[in-house]
Amino acid sequence: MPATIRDVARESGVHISTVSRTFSAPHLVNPETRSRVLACAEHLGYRPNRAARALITGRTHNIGLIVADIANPFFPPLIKAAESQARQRDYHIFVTDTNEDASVEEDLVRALAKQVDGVLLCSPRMSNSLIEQLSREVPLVVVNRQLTGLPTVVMDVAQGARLAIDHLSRLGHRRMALVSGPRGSWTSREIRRSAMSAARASDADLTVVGPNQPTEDGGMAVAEQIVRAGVTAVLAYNDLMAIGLIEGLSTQGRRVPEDISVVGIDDIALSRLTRPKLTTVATPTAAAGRAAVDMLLAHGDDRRTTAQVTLQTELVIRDSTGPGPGPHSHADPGDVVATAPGEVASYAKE
Amino acid sequence: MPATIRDVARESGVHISTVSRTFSAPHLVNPETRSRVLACAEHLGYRPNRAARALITGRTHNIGLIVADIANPFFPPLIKAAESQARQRDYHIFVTDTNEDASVEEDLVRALAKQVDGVLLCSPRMSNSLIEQLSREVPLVVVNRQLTGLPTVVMDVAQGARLAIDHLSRLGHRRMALVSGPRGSWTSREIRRSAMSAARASDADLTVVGPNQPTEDGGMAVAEQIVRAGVTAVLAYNDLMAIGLIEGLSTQGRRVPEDISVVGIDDIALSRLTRPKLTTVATPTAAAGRAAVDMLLAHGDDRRTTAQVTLQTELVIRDSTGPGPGPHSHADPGDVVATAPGEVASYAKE
DNA sequence: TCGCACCTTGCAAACGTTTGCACGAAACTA
DNA sequence: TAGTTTCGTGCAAACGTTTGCAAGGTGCGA
Repeated sequence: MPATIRDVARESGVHISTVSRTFSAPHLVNPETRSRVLACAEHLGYRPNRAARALITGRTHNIGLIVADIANPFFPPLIKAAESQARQRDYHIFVTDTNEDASVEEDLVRALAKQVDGVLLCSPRMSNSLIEQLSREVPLVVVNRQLTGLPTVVMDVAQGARLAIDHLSRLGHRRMALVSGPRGSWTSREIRRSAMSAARASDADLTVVGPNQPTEDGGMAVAEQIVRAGVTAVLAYNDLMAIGLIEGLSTQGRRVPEDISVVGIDDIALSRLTRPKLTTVATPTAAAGRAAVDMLLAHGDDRRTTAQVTLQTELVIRDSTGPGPGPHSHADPGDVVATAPGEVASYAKE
Repeated sequence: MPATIRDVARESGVHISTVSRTFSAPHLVNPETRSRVLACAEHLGYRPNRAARALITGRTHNIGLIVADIANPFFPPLIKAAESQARQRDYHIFVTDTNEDASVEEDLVRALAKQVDGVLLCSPRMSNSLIEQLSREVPLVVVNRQLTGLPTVVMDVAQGARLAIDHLSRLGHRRMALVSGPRGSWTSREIRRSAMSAARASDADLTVVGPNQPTEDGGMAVAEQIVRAGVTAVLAYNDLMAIGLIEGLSTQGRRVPEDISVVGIDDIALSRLTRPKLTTVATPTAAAGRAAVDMLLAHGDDRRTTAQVTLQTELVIRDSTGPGPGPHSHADPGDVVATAPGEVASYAKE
């Protein structure tokens, strides 16, 4: 029913190839002819069929974006940034959600493979080897996971975790807990590794609780364990869990930050709206989205470029952390936002 | 580079049409041949090219889902429900975001048109006539907007708004405000209309403030106007705005619900986590997502079926509303959750 | 033994584009 | 004026599938 290139050709009295060129290589066609063709196309409501075009050019001008959980407020800024970056380059982003399920991830990549020019895989839960295998079927850029041989974008959460632990330690906390994230999360492993070594360096105890679902409910669910563990400070895998945890602690009769200090990670918009406002490690999610699109589009056809981008994180101190029982050094004013020196990337944060 | 149907045909010594049938009509091919073909396909890592298939069958097995703002927590439950419903029917959902921009909406529908079998248009901001025009290019299901001639799914927000105003009135409030939503939103108009008539019926004043961006910031921004208006109760276009408003009121030195009562709409997960917990009108977003997918897939090829589904809403009373200055009747226990009798739909809520 | 039906497979056209090649005309250059 | 370049256009093959049609083979009943 919709008009095809042939209809336009007939109506304007030229060959279909001329119509084709009018759209995909206008400089090759006589201005006069061009405007006549355009007029007919307009009149017939013709739009080039992208699928047919893709069949022959091999480029769909679509990018797939797979996220673990679209309901996690961590992702929307990343998605939006990727969308606007893609739109500038005349690409479209298709977002899909895996429900934190590794097997769904695999299916989605495969389903997407032929309809997009590449896939942005955010916070994958599947194994490294599967990712590598899939990367042979479709160009992949991996976000939030370090992986050699593939282009990746990661946040320097190790530095972030260190800043958080140091902050707590300087406030006098000696007994801390880490509420870890979901199984299969590279970020969670990274945070754990870094937090443990930072705690050791500060001579503090660090209890690890997890793995957990990275949601409010996941955070709420560990409140009791946290109380039993007798810690005075907690670092959570993400803000959502931190917020859930604070809620859970309050139903256990514990006040934040008076009884227990809580630090989140991500700095989602919400962390400024809950009471108390959340102390958290800000991750540059929008920059990550832009970077991922750029990397996918940049290495275009030569597939040997496997850049690894690491983006800085910083500690944002708000109201959910306070003095611990131990001796503590007062924070300098310049300490309010501590920037991680991590590898500098060429993407501005916001 | 990826294996095509021809590679499989060569390797298994049959014609490509036999390979094709092995996948799309297995019963037509000899079991023995079939298993040989399947083995070769497996071995070569062959996957049918959906784009090429779509070119000839006219069905992509993809559905587009366009939302106004992916960062609005109202949408994720809808998206997830649509995804899971679609997955069950072997369809994929592609989500895209318009940044609340009507012109982006139009571009996206057009871009999606040829790559999907239909588009779910959620909370459109564009004009009715444009929607109708676009519906001639691709099957459309409209969510959150009443529109004759097209399949639609709407929530009974009119009933929700009425319940909210009645609740406030019964608490003794006489001077109320409505914080309205974005320009172009059918839901916002509907709420306004219904809230005004409910207020009139209760003999209460209702000041309308807006239009506004439907975000936390949008809510925060009107706090001052609300205070100046001297009202004691507010109904907000959505929970996000209600939460932002509460925050804004608190910086203006007003307490919720002691000084001002606030009611939201949507019942997003977050509304249970902020302090005070939000009184709100729950909208069945997941059911809407499922219904929209069903309607799109149901009316398949015969395009004359234009069902209109209306889903019930209900008032959930939490902690952000309290007694007003006027006389008030105590709420019955049975009033804690008031169900709107609205038109009954065949989709369970959740 | 013949006729017939059925099952399995191959053939080739089609879907809506893009693009290398060739051809003719017009516009230069010498 | 002849030769060369440039420009604009048409031709036809290609992309990876699906599917109506026909052909060959097999088995059955009469």
